[in-house]
Amino acid sequence: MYLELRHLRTIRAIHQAGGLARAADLMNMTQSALSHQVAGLEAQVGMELFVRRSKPMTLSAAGIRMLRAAERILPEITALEEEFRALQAGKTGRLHIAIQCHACFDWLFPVLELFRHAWPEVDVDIRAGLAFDSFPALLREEVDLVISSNPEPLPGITFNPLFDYHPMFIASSQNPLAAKSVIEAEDFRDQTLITYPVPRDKLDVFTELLTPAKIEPRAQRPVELTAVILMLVGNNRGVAVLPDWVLRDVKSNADYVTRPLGPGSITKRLYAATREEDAAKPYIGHFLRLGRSEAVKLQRG
Amino acid sequence: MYLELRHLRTIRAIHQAGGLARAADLMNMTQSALSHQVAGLEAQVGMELFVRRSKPMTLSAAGIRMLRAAERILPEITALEEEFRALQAGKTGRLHIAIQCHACFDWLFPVLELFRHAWPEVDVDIRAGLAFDSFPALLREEVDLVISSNPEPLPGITFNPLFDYHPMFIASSQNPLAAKSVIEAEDFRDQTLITYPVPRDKLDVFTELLTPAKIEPRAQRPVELTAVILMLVGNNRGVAVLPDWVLRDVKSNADYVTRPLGPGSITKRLYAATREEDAAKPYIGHFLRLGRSEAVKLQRG
DNA sequence: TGAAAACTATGAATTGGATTCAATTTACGC
DNA sequence: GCGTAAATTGAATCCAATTCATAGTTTTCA
Repeated sequence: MYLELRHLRTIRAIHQAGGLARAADLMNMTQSALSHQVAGLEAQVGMELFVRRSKPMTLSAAGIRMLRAAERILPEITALEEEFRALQAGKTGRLHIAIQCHACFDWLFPVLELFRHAWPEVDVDIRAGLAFDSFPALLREEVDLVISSNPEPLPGITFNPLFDYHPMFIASSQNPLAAKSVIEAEDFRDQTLITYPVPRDKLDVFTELLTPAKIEPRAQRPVELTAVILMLVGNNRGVAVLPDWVLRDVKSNADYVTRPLGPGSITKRLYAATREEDAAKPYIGHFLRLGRSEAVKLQRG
Repeated sequence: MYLELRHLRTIRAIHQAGGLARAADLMNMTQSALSHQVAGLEAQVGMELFVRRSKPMTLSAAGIRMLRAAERILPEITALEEEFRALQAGKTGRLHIAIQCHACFDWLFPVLELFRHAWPEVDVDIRAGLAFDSFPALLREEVDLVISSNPEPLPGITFNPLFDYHPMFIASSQNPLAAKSVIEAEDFRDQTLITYPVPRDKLDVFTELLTPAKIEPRAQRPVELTAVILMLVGNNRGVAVLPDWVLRDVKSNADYVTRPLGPGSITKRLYAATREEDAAKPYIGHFLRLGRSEAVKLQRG
């Protein structure tokens, strides 16, 4: 038995129209075509679906069962088609975001909160866990946007700048380095460096400072959550380097000192990477605008 | 956009098999066919459903949406097909019963109770409200069985005898007629006759007695429920004629008298009318057997 | 790195199922 | 009964889905 939607549509049409002839009109076919189709369907299911004793033919008991199924299933198909029409019109879609920088949560959440209200039909999600595999995942459409500060020239991917930030050094005010006004690579030699648990080439402190200077901290301790990092730093269990806007809350806290990295000041830029073909989607553009304006608010504190 | 189940099956198969080539195997088609089909479907919905960048091609964001729909809808189709397979095997079906005689409830309920346990997959229902239109309804497959004591020779309909019964006269023991041992047509002249609210040609008291004798009761009062009829009779608000097995409970009640109708004793036969093509269905046969044996129990009291 | 293997795309040819056409049968209303 | 509307039937037709043959990818593995 090989049912097709055509069959269900036919059943429903004949029932609605109250007869084969009317139904044929309704479906823009000859009534002969419908007759053949019904005959074929009845052969498939092995029983009569219609009663022919009376003239506008009506559904049999078995036919009614199939009608019930049709009336349940066909609206689902219609909904699916409607969904795709909306998808084409750009009102709906998916925005699954991968973040390479753990600190970005702080900035991302308020952005998404705004976004969700503006685009309730768009399916939003944050995917941690693919911190480094994220560009291939973007191409495979496992995610639709990657927050990254390490743009790589990749075919099919656009990097949209979001905002600039400064990686800042933070330590306990008890730490000897608190005496210095600018922190340089050398200063890390006898420090425990607390970082997010990601490869070094995704960590600003290494890419911008330690790796070029070929300097190794005394120890490196991977910690998942920003709040925990700050707690450990506050207890002088280590030092860290974080984006300036993450540190806005602790800047005024006497337990901590924040210092620029030197010798020259370091500036990094955060990007939202998207597939080129998604650039046209209206909600993608809106997300980028929201992201930029939210960053301004954050940096004002 | 004109979706067909074929498309949903394809989407699902490609996802399950993890690629076009495997899916083609799975569906017993060439991989070329699937490629064409997917291309056609994508043209229909106006967007890419698969990502081709990586080699075993995978679903795109839009493709995943369609997959979700497929995974919801296809099982419903399978269930429908399964239902029809069972229907063909005769394990399932429909038994909607029309009753011409109101009194039959008493007999029918216990029968249906037994039946339901034996054939849980059969959809059982009692349809009152088409007391006279019931044979056309049977032919139109609005019902599948009609309980009737008035067989008419109709093409396509079989009358299966169930059991014989005697229409019995019942009155209050206060009623003057209680003195008579046999009730004849004449006796109704100055009585209020309580009957079910159906045409006279469906009422035994008329078809068998009053109409042939051209006698009219003083008044006729239609009442829906058997219990109410008995109550009214008990209060001597009228007399009634009911099947003997309905009266088994009140026979031993001193408030009532029951009498045979005369001059000769009247015997009627109850039939279950079915469509000829349904005769082969196993559950129909079983219902008839149950009905007959239940009648025996009823008449024993 | 290069070659084989695996996978998908494409165009032309083919097939088969769905549709139409034309003619016939069947039911219903007057 | 007769005319009309409705459904069936079989042959012819058409179109869309499939196959065949081939080419163009990407991946894998030596």
